[in-house]
Amino acid sequence: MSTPAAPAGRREQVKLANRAAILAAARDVFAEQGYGAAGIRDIVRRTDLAAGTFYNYFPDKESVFRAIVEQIAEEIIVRVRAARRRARTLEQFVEGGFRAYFEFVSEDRATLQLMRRNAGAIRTFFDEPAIGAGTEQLRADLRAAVADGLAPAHDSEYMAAAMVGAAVELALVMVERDPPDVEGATSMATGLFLAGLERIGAAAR
Amino acid sequence: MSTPAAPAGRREQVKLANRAAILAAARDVFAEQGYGAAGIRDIVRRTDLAAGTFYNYFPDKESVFRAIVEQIAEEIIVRVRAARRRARTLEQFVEGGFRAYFEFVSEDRATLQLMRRNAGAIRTFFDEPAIGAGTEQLRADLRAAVADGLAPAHDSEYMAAAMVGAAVELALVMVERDPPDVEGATSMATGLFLAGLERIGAAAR
DNA sequence: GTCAAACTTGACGCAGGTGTCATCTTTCTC
DNA sequence: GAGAAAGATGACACCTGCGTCAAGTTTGAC
Repeated sequence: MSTPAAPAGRREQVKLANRAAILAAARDVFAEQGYGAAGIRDIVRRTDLAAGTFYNYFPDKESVFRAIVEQIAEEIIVRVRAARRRARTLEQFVEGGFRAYFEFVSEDRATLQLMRRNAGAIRTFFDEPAIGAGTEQLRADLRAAVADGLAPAHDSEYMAAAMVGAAVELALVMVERDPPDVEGATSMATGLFLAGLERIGAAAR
Repeated sequence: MSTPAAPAGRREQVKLANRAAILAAARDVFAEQGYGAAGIRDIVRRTDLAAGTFYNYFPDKESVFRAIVEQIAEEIIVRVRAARRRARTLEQFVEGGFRAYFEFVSEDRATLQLMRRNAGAIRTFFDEPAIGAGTEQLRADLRAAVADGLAPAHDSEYMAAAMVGAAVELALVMVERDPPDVEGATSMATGLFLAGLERIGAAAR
């Protein structure tokens, strides 16, 4: 009945578990109450840890928040990037990116709620990139696509903003449908931006 | 040197001015600190009123916040609606709506900051409509456009979400340009969604 | 089995925010 | 211009949340 195996030292394991527990609790609390209204105690309360323990893992509220957001941003960027790198056509580029994002979101609603509730706080802490690092990333990818002859020349700053904004709002609607309608959201987004880009291409010719 | 005229009773005027002062101060505070982190005292401090006076005008923080957001939503809805009602073609419909919104935003940055910083709080208080009442309104207008034969049939819920999301993000980028690039943002948004709607129309045929 | 080191615990003092209310000031009425 | 009513004021009592730290507990080394 004892714990089966201890890959690393017991101590090490507990520390990892505690850190993870704090992060998970914090994510839920921020999603429900919003960054400003949330307190350290609210986070700790969802954990079987004591208040003081929190401070062995993070110096303050802002740090946990940053850690969470960075983790999420990393995940999204990796997934979306991978999808876009596989693209050989403009359609694949657009479609792959949206689908990767919508899939991520549909798998992890708690995270979507967090982003939705704290879009403002995220922006003020990481304020260069509009929403997380996503927009900046997309902008770079768009420029690369233009350079590769995949997409026509366009204002990549505006285009990235429009795509991210549309994706975020679409995701919110998408997860309300039961089951989450990844297919529909992807095709709406793809149709829109593909048509838009093609029109720009046609106008430039 | 006395005050020139007193259209209504003095008392009445002061009350109106105080209410307006509180609303203006609150708007700035919420824009800077976010709803959760803001306190009544932060608001009152930007005013030449005493703390207790606040409670003669609003029972609590949530009430001021609601009053502000309702006022803004009202303004936007009126303007955008008017523009759309004038539309005789699909292009006018799309272009007019975006332009009205971008113009409003470029005139009143404090309000944009407020919306940007508190998108989450707005959604939780008024949670039916995604961002204020704007999305619901747009959705109704889109359905009317379809009924009038102006636009092809489409998923108006997704379309409205995409348009609102794109508009919000575009506005944020737009106001960073100097001078605010209403023209560019309008033409990007219009081009995108017009192309998208036309594509849907072509596919349906 | 023993012991030092690492970690956890929760009570504590402190800081700041909330809503109230007795008191003072201004406005309106006659 | 005197009196009454409306409203503004800010000090007060209360509450909640923060970060710390002395004491207790667990772990791993020998």
